[in-house]
Amino acid sequence: MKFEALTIKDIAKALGLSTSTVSRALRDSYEISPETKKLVLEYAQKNNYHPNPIALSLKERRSRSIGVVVAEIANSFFSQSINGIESIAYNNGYNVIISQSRESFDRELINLQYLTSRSIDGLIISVSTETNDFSYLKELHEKGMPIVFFDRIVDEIETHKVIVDNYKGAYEATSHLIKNGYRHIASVANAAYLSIAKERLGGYRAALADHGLEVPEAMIKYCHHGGMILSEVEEGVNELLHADQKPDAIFATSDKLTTGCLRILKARKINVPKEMGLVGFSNTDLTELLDPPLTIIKQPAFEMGELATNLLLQLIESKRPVKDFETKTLATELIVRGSTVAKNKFKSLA
Amino acid sequence: MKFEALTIKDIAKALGLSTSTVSRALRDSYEISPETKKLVLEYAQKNNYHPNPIALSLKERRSRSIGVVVAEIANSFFSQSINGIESIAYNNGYNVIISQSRESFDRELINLQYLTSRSIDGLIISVSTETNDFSYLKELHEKGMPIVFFDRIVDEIETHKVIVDNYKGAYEATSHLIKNGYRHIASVANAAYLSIAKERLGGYRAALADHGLEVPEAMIKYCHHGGMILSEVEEGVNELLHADQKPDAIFATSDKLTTGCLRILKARKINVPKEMGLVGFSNTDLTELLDPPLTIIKQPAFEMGELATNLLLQLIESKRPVKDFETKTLATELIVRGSTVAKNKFKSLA
DNA sequence: TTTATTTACGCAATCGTTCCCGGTAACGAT
DNA sequence: ATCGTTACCGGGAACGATTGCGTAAATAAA
Repeated sequence: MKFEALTIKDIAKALGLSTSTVSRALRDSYEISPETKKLVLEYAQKNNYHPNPIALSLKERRSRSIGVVVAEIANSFFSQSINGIESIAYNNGYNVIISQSRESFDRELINLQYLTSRSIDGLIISVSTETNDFSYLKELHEKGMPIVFFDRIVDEIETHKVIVDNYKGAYEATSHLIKNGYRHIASVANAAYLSIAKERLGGYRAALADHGLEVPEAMIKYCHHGGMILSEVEEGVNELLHADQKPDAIFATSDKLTTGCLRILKARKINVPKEMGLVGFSNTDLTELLDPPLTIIKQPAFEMGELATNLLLQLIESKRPVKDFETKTLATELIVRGSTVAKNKFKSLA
Repeated sequence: MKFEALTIKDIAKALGLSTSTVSRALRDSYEISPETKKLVLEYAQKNNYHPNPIALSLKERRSRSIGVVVAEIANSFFSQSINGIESIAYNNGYNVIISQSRESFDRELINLQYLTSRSIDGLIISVSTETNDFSYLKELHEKGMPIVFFDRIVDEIETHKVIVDNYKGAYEATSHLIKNGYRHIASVANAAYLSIAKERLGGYRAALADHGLEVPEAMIKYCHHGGMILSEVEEGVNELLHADQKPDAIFATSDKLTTGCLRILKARKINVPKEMGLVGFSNTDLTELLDPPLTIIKQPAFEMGELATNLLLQLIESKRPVKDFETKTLATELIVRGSTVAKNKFKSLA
């Protein structure tokens, strides 16, 4: 059971040296003679010595681990982001502790407390769709915890942030719908206070306005659980379908909402794209195999994860408090597929 | 930057007590008077004291963290399993360090070494599709590291294991194909030495044999990267399509392979299910929205993760070396959808 | 030869916590 | 008055590693 590891003390005893000498020999200090070094190094090698990371952490007052909080890992965008995060973290000798908020503020708070109690060196977070109270994060930040936000950021907290150009992505997607003949474009969105919702709806509204279409505020359905609960999406779509002016297309602001809409529409036997166009943010690599293949706005999730981690490590390893924070904005990609191209119905209108 | 936490020493100094007394008061020891306890507890509460987990780990020689190795987290089966793992681990005060092999033996080895160097208390692993050298795992196991295998297990190492009845799942799926009129059933499988491949192909072969069909060994295509590289699947499917006896259905043995086959077949404009039936193991919740909706064999991933973690914690926290190991086998679920039902073509034949 | 300098190593403190030893009162029993 | 208990608390070692400082011996400079 015990799994007794070799310690520096064991080596010292075996070789008749002091622990300090062994430690210094292993770190290749100049004060140790080449012969002693060789002796120690060979012994360590042969007996497979590895420094105890916990003892090191205690001594150096750092755990070499970073905390990550996302909505859920079973979500392509986040799992891809995590891939990026891990690749950088591991290369720098950090390990990653992942936790999921499942779009719940309470769970996010619990996870945050858990992570900090595990003494992480830094935090990468994309807040839950429910989160509009940032006091805990603020407190953490003020206490000196290095934090990097990505995707769903918090404007009020000044630190590094990594996002995509949500406004532009949404603008392009909405414009695309309009160009394809759709005129009554609804939106199924996350909670209104969420950064991505604000930005994406901003692009959506601007595109409509720029094309001379009115912005139908009643046609924006907010899902406070971000699609985690399908019934919420169902309700939203239902209301849209029974509105006075039934929409002919939907713009969904996140992965779960996009596929959620498709699910509901198919259950209602509503033809996409003929009766209803559908475009949304998504990173699922199955979207092209769906029926119909989905037009999506894709985020460079992996790169975002990499970038966020690099920024975080920079923060962690900086000697003096960082004051100069930056917000990195990457580009989205609009991938046009069948769900927004209703040739027969709209070709003449366009 | 520093994030100075309150220590037991600080409390001792502030209250004019010794560290031992404070420690004991916090742990509610009988040797401390109620008044002192109250004093300490209140001070700790008010100043938000939290024991330093790293110091505890060093003292107790346990990190309260467990390592998890899977092929990739951006895979529904694994992300669902991880959800199960985390739910149990967190409830027991353990944190989870996840790493991905990406179906590569080398990466798996590196991750394993990394995890053990981070002094994890135990390991939950589903080996990569490339792994057929278990010496490192064996060594780890012999040194006393608690290990639980799930999904892709290693027969030669005696410890707890959590799997599904792969044989039965494959048998049912294949039988289902036969019942629906398919007669020339090929298989796209993982590497032959992988436990799940062996078991699933076993069920596949048995079903064919039991229905008086010959087992076409040439029609089993092995993908050593488990679908991580699409070209590999493409090659396999290609060979099947150009075989003397072209198959009329494919049984795929894992998530990536199942969707990979669909991807290739669609690219080749082969009609599923009419020209080619398709069934496979998968846990993606998008399968019903695919074109065509996929018939799948689903695993209780979340439960498997929960179970594996409970077994691991049992192993970790057991006082004496455990000798009685068990293999838990859960049931799969066959979900029939459009990809295996070619009414027009086969109804008459069946 | 004496002194200064270098070389090579050990001692002990430190990180935060627990816990094995003690130790000191107070009190009752002898 | 002496002893044994009990209740309560502190000292200090330990967990594994690093590191400032001290110091012996060896060498160089005077």
